[in-house]
Amino acid sequence: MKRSNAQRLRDALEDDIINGRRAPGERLEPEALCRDFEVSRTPVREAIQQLVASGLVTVSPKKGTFVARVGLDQLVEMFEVMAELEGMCGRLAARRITEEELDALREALMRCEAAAKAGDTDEYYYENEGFHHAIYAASHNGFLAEEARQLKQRLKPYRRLQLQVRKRMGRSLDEHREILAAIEHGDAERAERLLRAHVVIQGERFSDFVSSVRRFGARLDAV
Amino acid sequence: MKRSNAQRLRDALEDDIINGRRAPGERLEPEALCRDFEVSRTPVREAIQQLVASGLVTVSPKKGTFVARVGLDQLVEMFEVMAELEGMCGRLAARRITEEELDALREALMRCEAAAKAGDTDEYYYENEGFHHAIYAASHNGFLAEEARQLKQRLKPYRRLQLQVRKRMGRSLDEHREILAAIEHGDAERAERLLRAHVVIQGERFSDFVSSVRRFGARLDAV
DNA sequence: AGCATCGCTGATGTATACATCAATAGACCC
DNA sequence: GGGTCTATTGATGTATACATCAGCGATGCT
Repeated sequence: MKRSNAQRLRDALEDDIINGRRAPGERLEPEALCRDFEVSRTPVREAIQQLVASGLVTVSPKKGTFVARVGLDQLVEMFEVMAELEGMCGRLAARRITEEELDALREALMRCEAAAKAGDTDEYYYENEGFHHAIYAASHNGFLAEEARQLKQRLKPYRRLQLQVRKRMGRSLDEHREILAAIEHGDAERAERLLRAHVVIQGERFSDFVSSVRRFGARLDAV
Repeated sequence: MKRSNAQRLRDALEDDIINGRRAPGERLEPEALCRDFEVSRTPVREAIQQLVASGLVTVSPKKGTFVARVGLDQLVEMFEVMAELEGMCGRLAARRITEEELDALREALMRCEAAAKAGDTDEYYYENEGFHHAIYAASHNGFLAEEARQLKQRLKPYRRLQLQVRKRMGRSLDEHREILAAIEHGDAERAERLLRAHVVIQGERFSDFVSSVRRFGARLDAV
């Protein structure tokens, strides 16, 4: 399928932002984008509007457009909602998952284990995503899955901090095993609770996370 | 503040769709909009793109643009998520609400009671919304409140069916009273449960709702 | 020197012309 | 007669020119 320039531009920018190649707070210059992508202002404008709609970019009228920089308070709010959505996916998945989906989930977990054993953080990060997406799909609620996916995208620039917390990878893997077990047993309540807790924003991890973000934020302010 | 033509057009269309003046499935003709609003295709295009992003409108390439018509299955999915968000708002509100917010919530309930006593369905619908928004605000999670508000908007074309179910208004009011009581007592779990159930998609009401939608859908197919 | 006003400049919004693509229908070939 | 190829057409995407507006700085007045 042939994608429009606006779409390609949108995807490229989104990817840049999500993967940290453009940091929160960074200025986006429409003219530079016009040159780099060899298109006129129209598709650039369109792409930026879409990014604004999805919350990844903000525009200050007559000031410029910037990669969205969410305050710590809003970040906490977003993680709070993310935890709820994850929990809901888990609850529904525990009730509704099919055998095929269960197999897929087990495989996703195995890939996580392989990445963890290899000590490959980036790979683990990627496979971790696969595991969660498998749960989203198993919720048999496409709308929920899409909402969860979108919010996760939006949090991605900050989530990569999570796994850098020491020993996070090993703990995450243990939690994955527990989550899988709960879903296998059809224990909806337990799956929900585990997945909620799995989002690193609760309990004693919270302060670790906040300090991570604070450091990250400080670095960004210097940009 | 001076709003752009695209924004005004977007708001006008959104309002039309949400309030049923443009029914799901109806065709939106860009040229007609250009004439009616006396603008060129650019702002019309922009407005439509925004509506697509918010899910109220869909475009079939080379076929035309239409008011989004969500299938029954997707509608159920969306209500399932709505129930979760409402419940979450209630849970957080029960824990975090301030005295001022509690007063506002009590007043919102009183306005609902007044509208119900007057038998004014439209007014009740409006005040009902006020009650729920008061709970959103009391959750002290602005992001959650905004997500809930948006999803509610998106469901509005279908939600107006709910209250038309016989006796729904009286039951809704009773539930509001219970919800308020739970929040007043800081009973988070109960507030969550009540608000979840309050969204008409569960239990025995579900089939009533489905048949409402089916009738509505049938009428739409005839358009 | 401080303040206000004027005008410049760059950002934003809009109109319009143009390019491109896909669906449809018609004609031509088999 | 049917299928396929193609030409037309309308919808969509893009470029560019133009209009408008707010911010900001310079200049002049008090």
